[in-house]
Amino acid sequence: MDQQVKDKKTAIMDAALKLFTERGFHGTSTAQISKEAGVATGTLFNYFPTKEDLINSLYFEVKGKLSRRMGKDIQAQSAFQDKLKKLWYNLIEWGLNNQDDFLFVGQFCSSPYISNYTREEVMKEYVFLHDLVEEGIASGEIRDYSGGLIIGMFYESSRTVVNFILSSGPEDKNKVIEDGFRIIWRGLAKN
Amino acid sequence: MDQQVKDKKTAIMDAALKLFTERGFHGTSTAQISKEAGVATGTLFNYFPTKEDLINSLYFEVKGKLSRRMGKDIQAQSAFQDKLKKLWYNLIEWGLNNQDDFLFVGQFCSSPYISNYTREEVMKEYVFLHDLVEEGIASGEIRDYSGGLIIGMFYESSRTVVNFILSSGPEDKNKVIEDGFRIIWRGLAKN
DNA sequence: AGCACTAATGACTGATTAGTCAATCTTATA
DNA sequence: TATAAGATTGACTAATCAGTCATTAGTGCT
Repeated sequence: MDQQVKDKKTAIMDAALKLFTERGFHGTSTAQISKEAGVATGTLFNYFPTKEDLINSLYFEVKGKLSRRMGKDIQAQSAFQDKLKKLWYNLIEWGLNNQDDFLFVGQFCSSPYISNYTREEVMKEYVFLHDLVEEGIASGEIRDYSGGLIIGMFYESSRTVVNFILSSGPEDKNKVIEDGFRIIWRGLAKN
Repeated sequence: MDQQVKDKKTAIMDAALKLFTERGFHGTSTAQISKEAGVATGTLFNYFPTKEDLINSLYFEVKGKLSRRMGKDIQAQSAFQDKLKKLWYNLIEWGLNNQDDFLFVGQFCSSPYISNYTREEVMKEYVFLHDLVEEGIASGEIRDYSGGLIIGMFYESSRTVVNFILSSGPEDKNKVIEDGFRIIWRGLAKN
């Protein structure tokens, strides 16, 4: 697959990501995606056999990118609180710097167009989170709540902060990010 | 508007709520909604001039019901922590006992089909939350974070807990609900 | 230049869409 | 029972949909 080809495929995915997020899956026609990407309608179907294949590919790619960004430099931190703080900043940074991706994930993470296969493949990249939480519980730094609950609360808190920053105007971004971490850390920490 | 009429309108709204949630707005045809509701396609358009009017009516009604449930018996509590706890249980109970409504709100609260007018009308019923938060900050029981951030974190935490309970199998429901409150309370409380 | 192969095209199709409307049915009142 | 007003119907339409495929354009090799 040379550069030309990759460009067209990428253009289609970029256009689809933007339009799906703005107008929904069924609200976006393949003709609109092709037009926005600057290719013919037939070209889209060369790369993605169906519209559902297209959104599954998008989901796989975006969620994969997120998992890699999330985990970046975590292990470079020694203290557990610093690991969690690094995770927090990674999540927020990803959301603020990749708004299309952020909104896409929010809208389609529990949508019926994403196949169970795609969902399971993506899930594999997130197991490290459970290990991290177990580490914190074992060392006594966070309280012994259900791992799934802790991960859910942490992740959704980061999404709340990003959404709040994106929708609120002139508030101090960095203060909101720090306050958000204080809230979730105090909520989970033992002391 | 007699009982008969109300029944048809209600049947249409119930069917639409269920189908929109399951298949999305554009993924659900007006013909499907009519069939599910047991009425003719024309009847739907007697009550709702367009498909968008239908989803806006749904949003208005469901969000209105939520705001009334949320605020129920709050003022009967004297301690601030009890008010917040009552709010928490109201939210969780609503989510668990009205799953269609819960999922509908999750999917369409930031969707482009809901008009700004509808959104603003609905927002009016939620101002009491800001007063409540101000009360807690003023009395020194919760920390002085941005009101919008506090409300967002609290609300999304409740959604996380409901989602976690709905998706996780045999875990102890009541423990999860209590743990969830502990997390958000410790996160916000001053001591 | 000539050949072989793949990428790209867009006119086309059968199916489906939101919304209409003339005709029919229901109900309330007298 | 007779009448009028409003509620209900579903066949219908113009527009749009996802996906196809015969044709054309582009590329690399000899």
